[in-house]
Amino acid sequence: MGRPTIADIARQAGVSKGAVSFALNGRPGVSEATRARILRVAEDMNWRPHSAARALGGARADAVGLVIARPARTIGVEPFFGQLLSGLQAVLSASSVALHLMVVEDTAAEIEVYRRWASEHRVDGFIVVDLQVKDPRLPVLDELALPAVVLGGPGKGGGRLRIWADDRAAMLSIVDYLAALGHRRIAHLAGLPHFQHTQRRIRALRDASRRLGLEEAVSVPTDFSDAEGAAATRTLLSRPRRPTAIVYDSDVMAVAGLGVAGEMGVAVPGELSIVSFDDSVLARIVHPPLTALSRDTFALGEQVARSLLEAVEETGPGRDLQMPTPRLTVRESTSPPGAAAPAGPTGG
Amino acid sequence: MGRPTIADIARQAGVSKGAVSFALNGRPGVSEATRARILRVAEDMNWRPHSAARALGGARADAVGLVIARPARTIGVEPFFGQLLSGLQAVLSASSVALHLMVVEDTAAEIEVYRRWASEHRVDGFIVVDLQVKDPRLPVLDELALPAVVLGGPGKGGGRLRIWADDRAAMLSIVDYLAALGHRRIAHLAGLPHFQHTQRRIRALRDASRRLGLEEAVSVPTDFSDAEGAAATRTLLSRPRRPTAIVYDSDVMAVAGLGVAGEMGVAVPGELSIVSFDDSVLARIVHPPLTALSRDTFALGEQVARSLLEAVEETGPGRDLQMPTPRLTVRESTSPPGAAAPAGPTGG
DNA sequence: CTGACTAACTAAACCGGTCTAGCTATGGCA
DNA sequence: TGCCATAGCTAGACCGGTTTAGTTAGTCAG
Repeated sequence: MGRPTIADIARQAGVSKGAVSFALNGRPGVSEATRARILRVAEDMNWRPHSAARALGGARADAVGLVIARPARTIGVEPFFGQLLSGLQAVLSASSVALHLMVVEDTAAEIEVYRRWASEHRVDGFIVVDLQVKDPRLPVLDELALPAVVLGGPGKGGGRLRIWADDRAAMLSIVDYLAALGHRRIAHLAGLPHFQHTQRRIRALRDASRRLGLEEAVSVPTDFSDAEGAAATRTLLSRPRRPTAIVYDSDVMAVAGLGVAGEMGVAVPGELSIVSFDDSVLARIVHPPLTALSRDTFALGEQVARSLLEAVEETGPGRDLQMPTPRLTVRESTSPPGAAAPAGPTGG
Repeated sequence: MGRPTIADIARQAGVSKGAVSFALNGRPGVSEATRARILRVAEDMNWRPHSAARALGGARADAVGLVIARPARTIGVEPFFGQLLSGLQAVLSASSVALHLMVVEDTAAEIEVYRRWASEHRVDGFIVVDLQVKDPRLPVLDELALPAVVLGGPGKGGGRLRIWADDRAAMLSIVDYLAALGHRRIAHLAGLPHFQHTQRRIRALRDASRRLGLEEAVSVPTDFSDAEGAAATRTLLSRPRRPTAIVYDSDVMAVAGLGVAGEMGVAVPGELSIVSFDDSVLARIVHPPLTALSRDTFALGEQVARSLLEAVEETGPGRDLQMPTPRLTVRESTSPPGAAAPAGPTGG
């Protein structure tokens, strides 16, 4: 005989299928004595629910979906996704909710997967990343009427939850710090320009620059890859009046930039200060270790998972949520411009 | 009305449910004309199969499972898992097979998840990583009688497929290369000692050392973390007769080691050559870029997914498979011992 | 012209649960 | 004593597909 079903248990315990279902799900309809007997039999027969049968009856799928529209190799490269996955897992595993993961080529394919998984009843909700400026995924999610947690800036509403960190405040804190050190020419290697957070960071830099009266503050868009990070750094450092500090939107780019500086004989932090918008082992283990914005991506993942589970179960407030503003962790890749050693201030 | 069902289509097309099922699944039992009509109606109504209903009938779950028993933060740190995931996805997405991912604390929990997912019909097969020396998961997988692809050395059999790269040959190629450069004292920062590949690498180093008559070849077990990588490197470099070359089992540790060398004023590669057993962006973007074993983990993931799908569909040979032996990519972190510059050989 | 055979299709069982309507026995209360 | 409420349980419909057994009509050979 294959796997035992509730019919088997019912026969064994001398009750009906319905009674078994009541007993196993802890709902009224059976006496405590009968319930105990049924549970014992189920235990003895090593019974497990058949998830498909449950789902067919309209119950939860006990799974949530995460679809990432980036080149497949990206998640292997970006520590961000790994960290996020880890955080998600920490919470989801505890609730025995599985994660359906899929990496697709573009946003159109992503939307198609949302449609399919929703109509196939495969998942109870979605996690949406890489929020775009006019995001075509949001109307689809509204239409599908499944809970979704969107990672990205505060939005005008819709049925979805949003969780975000204050990119603007974060960028301002970086610029304030660099300006306080004496930097007047700051460059910014930004991410993909159609992402909302990219735009917010660019705007924040421009505003801060104006307020502080900086000599120069330029944002260069990239695709987040180490290759573009290196190339853009090389271009910036080749200019006659090169920036004295560069802010990188990802740590992969920052480390690539550090490598380029080394190659070109530009001392870090003596002649060039480097700040990464993303902190991970990467930023810690290179030499010199990078000053970086410590966003706790793991905690972010945990929070996203928690919020999504609450939305699925319709418990909890279901309110948008702002993560704590990331704090700048100062390491050895920043110093006053023109300083010979990390600690000794020279110019103003 | 909610999502359309095949009953709706049947009514609309004026046929029975069965006919619709035949038509939609491309099996005989309906004329071409009727099939075309049914397909049109299904298209018009935007019908999608309900995965739970399908699974209930005993069909595929169209999902495979990957359970990783490591601290949740690990997958965010190890580029290996990200790469593997990417490769898996590339193939799985193409076949519209989802990946059920779960990160658990230990092997016992991992086994429990296998049992649950199998009995709940959640997945059609498993991907097993981190093969251990006497692996308690293998008998369980045999018992569950689901296809599984095991990532790790050639084994004595069982019903599962195995895919592995030749760690031994890889380690030998590294040692041969270092010995040819003139190194006589080589250290090896190994991974977790109960993993099969760790043991194979340690043995290979010992054998090669004996064959080549090296002065010293020591393997130090670690937990793969950057912290232990750094600590062990510091210990090794503090010894009176320190190694002239260190082989690291992961690139995270290698980069951490590189940082320690920098701190301690040990020139790389002048006074210390560094080789990483794992190649990723990480190895490329640090300075100097690391000589590393280029295992194409992405391709490995693709192959694993392909093999698993074949096993699930019972097509294909179902034979164990050896991946191409990884090749050493020589970059700038290795040179003859005592050389001042990367290129100039000095001693012998 | 008839019987055998097959293509095309229908009706209904089935997968393993959930859930509702209904039945029975019991106890409480007037 | 009679009536009703209720706890405890059963029977069976139901979810949305797949699959099998059975029916009908048409083709072909003899």
